[in-house]
Amino acid sequence: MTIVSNPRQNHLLDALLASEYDRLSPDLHLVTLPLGQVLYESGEQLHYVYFPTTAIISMLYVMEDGASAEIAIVGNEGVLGISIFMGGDTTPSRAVVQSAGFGYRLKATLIKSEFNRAGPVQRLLLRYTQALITQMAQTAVCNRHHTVEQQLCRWLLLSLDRLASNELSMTQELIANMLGVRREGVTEAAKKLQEAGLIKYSRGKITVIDRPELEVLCCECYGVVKQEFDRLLPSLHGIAK
Amino acid sequence: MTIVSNPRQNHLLDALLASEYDRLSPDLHLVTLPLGQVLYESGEQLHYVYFPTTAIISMLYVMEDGASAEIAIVGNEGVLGISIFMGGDTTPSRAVVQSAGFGYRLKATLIKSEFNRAGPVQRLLLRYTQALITQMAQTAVCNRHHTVEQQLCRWLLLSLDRLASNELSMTQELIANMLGVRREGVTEAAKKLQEAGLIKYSRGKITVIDRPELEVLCCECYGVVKQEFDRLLPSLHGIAK
DNA sequence: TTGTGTCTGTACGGCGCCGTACATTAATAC
DNA sequence: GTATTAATGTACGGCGCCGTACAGACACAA
Repeated sequence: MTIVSNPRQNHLLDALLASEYDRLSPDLHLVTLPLGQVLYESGEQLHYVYFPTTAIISMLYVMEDGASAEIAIVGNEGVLGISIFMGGDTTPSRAVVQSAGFGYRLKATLIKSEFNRAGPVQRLLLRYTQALITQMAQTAVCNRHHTVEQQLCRWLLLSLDRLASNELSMTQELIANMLGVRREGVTEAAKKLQEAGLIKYSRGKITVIDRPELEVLCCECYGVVKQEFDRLLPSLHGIAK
Repeated sequence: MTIVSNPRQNHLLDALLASEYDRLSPDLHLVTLPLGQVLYESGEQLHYVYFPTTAIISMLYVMEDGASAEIAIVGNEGVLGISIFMGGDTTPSRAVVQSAGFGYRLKATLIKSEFNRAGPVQRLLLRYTQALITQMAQTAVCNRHHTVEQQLCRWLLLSLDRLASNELSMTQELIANMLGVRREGVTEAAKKLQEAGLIKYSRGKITVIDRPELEVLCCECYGVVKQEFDRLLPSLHGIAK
């Protein structure tokens, strides 16, 4: 079998100059990320950053009573574990693999020393962090004002942007956990979308058929986040190599 | 009249070493921040960072239909305008003075070059940024799961922590805008708290009487944020000078 | 004192989501 | 093919907040 994964599939790594990439690449280790794997537990010391290539990671906060809510998602556009270079070494949230796939991990000490060179890598990571902040802020807004249906659209679009295909492996139960709502609420919203011909789903597989229409039905939150990622990280579109 | 404000009243500035403080202080300019003043408009280029001393600033997102939601608040524990050193230069949110008072502002170019020295100031600002991220994340969680009453408690406590007194000048209408709920919802919640003897209010003045009990009634979100600020910025308690 | 505007209190129908319970259908194992 | 489990569908009462409307109450100015 040939190599199915390559660090450059991650947009941040792909945006690095050759000199920096070559410095880091020997220490980037491929990891398989199965659905449901917990990469960080709340409050735990972080030992690695993860650069997803085909996997998607969900950052979520789990409350004392077990209820949860997603804070942000990280896919091939970014990196998981910003607290390491931000200086906190840990966060009160959990990180779980939301969509199985691959990623590359790098030891905390190594990303820290790279960050501390205060060069292009630092600038890139900080810009990404700001984009992530926008995503979190917009999640707060969306949770306050929008319906489950709108939030489902946002969630599907955000996930889709981080995948190669238009199909996601995801039960409604898991989506409900991410959004912090009842599973039945997701069922109803998904049914509506299916009846409208925007998606098709069955037992843990969701296929997006009409993406443009999904964007129409979605609240503005998706667009705000997307625009901000595009603005802050234009390299995601191959401008810088 | 004597000087009523001093940059060291801001905890971040206070945590600086003398050498760094002396470098910055000539460029720190005192500004009065009246209630309601808009410091940043959504999407606008930022020209200054603000270090509040007695004022409190609210970061909020205003939607297309005019509805709003608070993302985070910044008081004497922090700094407004992180996008400047994070590299984005702007954010999709608005910054409004939520509680009148004073602050010091510093030109964007100056904070940037200070940040780019990649020394203790950078580390401090990044740790603060991580604390701010926690606040935003927890706002998302709180919006999803908690009642208006609980959120009001959280909001009061967060504001109180950033003020010298136990009295805030704030109409219920404004609080409602921050929380992104109806004014009537705030009225009802506030009435309950008053009847329970935790607060007293009248026409834009709110006095907190029983703070411990307020913490009991509050959801866990306040505690999580508070703990994270204390953990990341212990200098706020005078450990580092 | 009287007016005027601001702030707070109260009420009512409606909607969205919750909690709960259980039925149905598809995949998997034996 | 049959049993078992996982995933999805449906139903129903209840609660919290919304949108709207309007009534008091207080502050300040004329």
